[in-house]
Amino acid sequence: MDRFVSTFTNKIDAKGRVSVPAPFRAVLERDGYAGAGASGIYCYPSLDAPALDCGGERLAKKIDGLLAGLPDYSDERDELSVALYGDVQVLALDGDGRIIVPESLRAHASLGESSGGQVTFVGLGDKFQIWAPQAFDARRKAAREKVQEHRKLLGGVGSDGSGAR
Amino acid sequence: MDRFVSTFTNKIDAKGRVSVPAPFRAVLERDGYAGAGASGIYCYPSLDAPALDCGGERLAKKIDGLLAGLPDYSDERDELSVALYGDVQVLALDGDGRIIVPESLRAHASLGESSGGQVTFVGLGDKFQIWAPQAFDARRKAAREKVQEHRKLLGGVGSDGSGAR
DNA sequence: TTGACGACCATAAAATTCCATGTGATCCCA
DNA sequence: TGGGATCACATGGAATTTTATGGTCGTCAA
Repeated sequence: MDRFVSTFTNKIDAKGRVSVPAPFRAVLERDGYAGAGASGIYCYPSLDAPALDCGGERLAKKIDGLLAGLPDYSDERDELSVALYGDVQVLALDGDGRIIVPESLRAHASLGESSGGQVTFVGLGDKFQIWAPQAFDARRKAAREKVQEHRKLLGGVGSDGSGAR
Repeated sequence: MDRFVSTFTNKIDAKGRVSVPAPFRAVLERDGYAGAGASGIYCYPSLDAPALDCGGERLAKKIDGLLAGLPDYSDERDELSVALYGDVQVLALDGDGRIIVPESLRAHASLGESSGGQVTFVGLGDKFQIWAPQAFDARRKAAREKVQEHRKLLGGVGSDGSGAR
C-alpha cells in the first residue's frame, strides 16, 4: 500500500502551474490515476486549514463513504455535499507532470505571488495537501508539539526502549 | 522474527551516499522490503535525539496504527499526519545496497562533513538509528552507566542469546 | 483581434544507475 | 597449520536518466 509521505516545495508560476512531486505522481498512478481515461487529481479547499486537500481515487471514495453514512435529504448531508463536492476541482496532469491550480483554489490557500511563488506539498498518507510555505511552517511546528504529547500517551512511534531522553 | 542488532560505522560521501550494513539489509528484506514494488526504507528525524529513525514496513505499519484510531478528516488527524508522515522520507536502496540521505535529514543528525564523513548505524530491534559517531559514543556511554545502575534489578542476563545472523 | 488557456519543446539541475576497485574475511587445500 | 584463492562488502567515480522549470507556439473564445 503506497502512501503520500514527505514534504516537497516547488515553484508555482504566474499561470498557476506547479510540478507535482514525482513520488506523489507515482502514488497517484497506482491509486487509479490511469494515463488513459485519466480522471485527474481531486482537489478542494481544506475544511479547517488554509490549504488544499488533494488525492486520487482513494480519496474520492472516502468522501463517498462519508456521505453514505448520512441519511438522504438531511440538512447535514446537503451541507457536507456542498462543502465537499461543491468546491472540488479535478485537476489534470499535463505531459510534464504539472497541474494548473485555478484562481479560486489559489485564493483559499494564499498561493502564488503572495507565497513567494512557492508551494509546499505535504504527504498525509491517503491524501496530500498544498500549502503556502510560511503557513505550513507554522502548522508543522504545532503538529510536532502535538506529537510530543501523544507520544507519551501512545508509547511513542519508536517504542525502542533505548532509554532515549 | 529478525531484529536489527549491533552497530556499524560506514562512510558517507559528499552526495549523502552510505552503504547500509549488510546484516541490516538482510533484515529489511524479510521485513517487507521486496525487490519489486519496493517501498524502501522509512526514515525520519528522531523525536528526542540527534539521530534518524529507520525501518521497513513494520515501522510504517506502526505509524498507520497510530493514526488508525482517529476519525477521517478530523482536524486532529490531519495535524498528527503532518508530523508523522510529513517528516518521513522513503529512502531507496540502490543496486549496491546504499541509500542517499537527503540534506534535510542529515542536518537533523549532523551527518556529513561535520561528522567526519562517517555515520553509525545502531540496531534497536524493530528499527535502527543513524547517528554521527561522536554523538553516539556519548549516548552509548550514558546508556552504559544507566545499565550499571540497574544491573541488580535485571539480575543475571548472562545467557547470551546471540541470534545474530 | 486580442487575450487567456493549454499543449509542446528545450534546458539545467539533480538523482539514480552502472561499473570498477580495494580491502578484509572466509574457506579450502596442501 | 599455513598459504593461497575466493567471496562478500564497502566505496569511489562516471554516465545515463529523470525531474523541475522556463519559454514559445497554437488554438479557442470573447
